[in-house]
Amino acid sequence: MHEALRVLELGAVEAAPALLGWTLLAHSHDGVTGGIIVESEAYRQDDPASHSWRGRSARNNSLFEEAGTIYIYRSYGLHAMLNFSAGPPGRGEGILIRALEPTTGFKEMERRRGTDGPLFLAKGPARLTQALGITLGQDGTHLRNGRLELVPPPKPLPAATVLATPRIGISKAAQIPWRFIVAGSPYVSGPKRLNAPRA
DNA sequence: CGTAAGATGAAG
DNA sequence: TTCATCTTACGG
Repeated sequence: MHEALRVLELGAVEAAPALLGWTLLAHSHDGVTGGIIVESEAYRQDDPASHSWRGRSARNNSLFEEAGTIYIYRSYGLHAMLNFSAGPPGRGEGILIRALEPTTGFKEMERRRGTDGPLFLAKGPARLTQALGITLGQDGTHLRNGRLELVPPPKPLPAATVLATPRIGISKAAQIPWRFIVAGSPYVSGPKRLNAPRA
């Protein structure tokens, strides 16, 4: 787990692409669920699209805690989004984990999500948290408590398979290419698209 | 205070 | 394309 913290301490823009290929595991009394991270986004305080843009508040406080602090936020009144704080404390940087290629605990993830097949278990930030049983109650906790675990890949992903693209679902500064995906992965979220290199 | 706008998903 | 659903931040 120390290895994950070292990556997160680098800052959001550096760590978001570096986390592709890592396995995210969620431990609970219902077993272990998780998969390989195939999509992430970086947010910084000097970024109009970031929740930390207007400064620290009760809601976004976790983003300003030390790297590895878990920031969970309710989207559209009903969905939970999973982020890891990054960079030095007080900087308000975070990484949104947007999609996984499921590898572990299929049965439990399908139970939590309903009858969806593997392709849709964790394709998108809200589906991901639902499949892993992640709730707002975990906001402000830290990777060190072991409830969530980041396992490094056996070998780093080849650089050519990591693509930077515009971010999704935001209206401000969406053009900043801080969304990172594994090229060609069918588990990446978003409208049907060719995962071809683009700007 | 009132209210509009979200880092979305379902349907597929 | 619409709708569900609700907290937060901002305008008055």
